[in-house]
Amino acid sequence: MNVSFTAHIKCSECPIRHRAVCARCDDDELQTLEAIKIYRSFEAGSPILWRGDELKYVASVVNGVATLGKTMEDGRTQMVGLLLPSDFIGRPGRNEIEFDVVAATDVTLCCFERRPFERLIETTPHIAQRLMEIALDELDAARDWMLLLGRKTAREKIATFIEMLVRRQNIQGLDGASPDLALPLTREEVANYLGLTLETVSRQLTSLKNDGVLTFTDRRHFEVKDIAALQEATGDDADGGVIF
Amino acid sequence: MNVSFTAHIKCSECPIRHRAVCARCDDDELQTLEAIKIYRSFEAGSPILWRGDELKYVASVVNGVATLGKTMEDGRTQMVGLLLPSDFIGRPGRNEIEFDVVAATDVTLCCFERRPFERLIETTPHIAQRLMEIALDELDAARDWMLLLGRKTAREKIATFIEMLVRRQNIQGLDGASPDLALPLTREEVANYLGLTLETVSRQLTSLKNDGVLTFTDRRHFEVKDIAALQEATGDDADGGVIF
DNA sequence: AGGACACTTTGATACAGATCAACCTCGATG
DNA sequence: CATCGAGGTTGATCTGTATCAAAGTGTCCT
Repeated sequence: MNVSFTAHIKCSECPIRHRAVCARCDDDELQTLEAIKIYRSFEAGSPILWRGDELKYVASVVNGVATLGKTMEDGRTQMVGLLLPSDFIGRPGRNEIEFDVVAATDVTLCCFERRPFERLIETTPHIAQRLMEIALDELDAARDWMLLLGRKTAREKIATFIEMLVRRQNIQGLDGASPDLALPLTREEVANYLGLTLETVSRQLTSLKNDGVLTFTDRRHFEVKDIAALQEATGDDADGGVIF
Repeated sequence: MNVSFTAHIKCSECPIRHRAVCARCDDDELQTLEAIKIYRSFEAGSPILWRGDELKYVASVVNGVATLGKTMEDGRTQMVGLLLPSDFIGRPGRNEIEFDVVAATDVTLCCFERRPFERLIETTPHIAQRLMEIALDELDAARDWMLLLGRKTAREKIATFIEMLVRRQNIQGLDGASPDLALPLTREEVANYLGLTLETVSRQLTSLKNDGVLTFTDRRHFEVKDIAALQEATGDDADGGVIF
C-alpha cells in the first residue's frame, strides 16, 4: 500500500517542532493544531498530490524527501522545489494545487485540513507570521535557483546542487565533518531539478569524481573530498548568497 | 538627479490601495501606515538597492517598473523578478538585501522604514496575512519562471514573456482589445530575464513578427495581432497554470 | 542461480543558442 | 544639421548540451 496513517506524535516531541509552520506557536496554540493534525506516510515513488487536485490538506514534511514539479503537455518536466523535513506543502487560500508533489523517498507528512487551517491563520497571528517567513525564505531559494537555471553551466549546476545537499543535511543534525551523504534522487530526478538531461548529470558527476572532488560509496551515497573545490565549482562567490 | 521625494498621497486615494501590502487594512490601520510612509521616485536606469545594502526601507511599487536581479562574480546576470505596481520590495526580518533592484522606467515607491514596519507585522495581522499572500503568489510566479528557464525553448520563452506582459498590463486598467503595449525593458534586459542573449531575443522577436504574431510600432511598443498563436507559442496548455 | 528490469555510464552525433563581428537606426547633443 | 552613441538587427561560426544508441551494474523476484 502506498499511503498509510501513522501513530499520532505529540507536537512537543516532534522533530520539526522548531522549524516548521508551528515554530512560533506557544503551548496553547499547539493544542489547537494537535487537534486538527493527522500524520500520513507515503512510499518512495508514490504521488502525494497531482496538479489540479483539490487541496484538501496542507502539510509539513516530517521526514523524507518529496519533490515539487511542473510538467508540460509534451512531457518536459521541471522540478521547482525539493521538500525536506520542516518544509510546507500547499497554499492557503487556493482550492487546487498547481504542482505535482511526489515522494522521492519514504515520506511522513503532518497534515492539516485546509479549511480549519485557514481559519487558524485568521485567528492565530503566529501562524501567519511563520508562514510568511517560510514563504519568503522559499522565495529567496527559488530566486537563487532561477540564477542557476538561467545562467549556470552544467558543472556549476551539479556543484551547486551537491553543495546545497551538504548544507541542508548538515543542518539536519549530525554536524562536523560531512562523511557519507545521501543523494535522495535518481540521476533523472537530479536532471529535472537542474534543467539538464540525465546523461549530462551522469557525465558531470563522473567528472567531479575524476577531479577528486567527490567519491561515491554507492549510487545513492557519496563523500565530498574537497569542499573548497566544490565551492569553487559552484560559480558563487565565497559566501554565496544564502545566509544560513 | 536620480532620486527625489514626492508629495504625499493619501492612502485612500492610492492607485495600488487594493492590491498592495496594505490591501487588507482597515481605515485605522491605514492611518498607522500613513504615518510611517514616504514616497520616493527614481529615474529610469538608476539603482534602487544594491546587493548587500542595508535594508533600511521596505516598499511597494506605486508606478513604473523595476527589476530584481542577481549578478555572478564573472558578470553573468539573471533577472529574478519584474516589479510592477503593487509589488513589494524587501524582506522583513533580514538586514541586507540579496538582490540588485534597478528602476527600468521612472519609478515611484511607497517606502516604510523597516523597523517600524516589522513591529507593525507583529501587531497588525492584516499586514502579515497580506504579505503572506503576496509572498505565496510570487513564489508561484517564481516557480513558473523556473519551468521557463529550465525547459522552454527561446521562442517559448519570448512568447511566454510577451503573454505575461499582455496579461499584467490588461489588469492595470484599460481592458478590452489590447492594442499598443509597452515593452518596459531593453532587449538586453529581456535577455537577462529569460536566460538568453540579446541577439537571440532580437531574432525571436523578428521571427514572431515575420509569423504575423506581433507588430512593432516602435522599439518599445508593439501590438499582438494573433493572441491564439501567441498562446500556442508559449508551450503552456490552454489555461496554463496561472489562474485568471 | 538466472532472468528481468530499473538505473547508470559511456560514446557518437546533432543542433539550439552563444559568441564574435559588422552594420543599421534614431534620438540626443553641440 | 552633422555627429555620436546607445540600442538593435543580421550574419557567420562555434560550442555545450541534447539526443540517439549501446552496453554495464546491481537488485529484486521466482
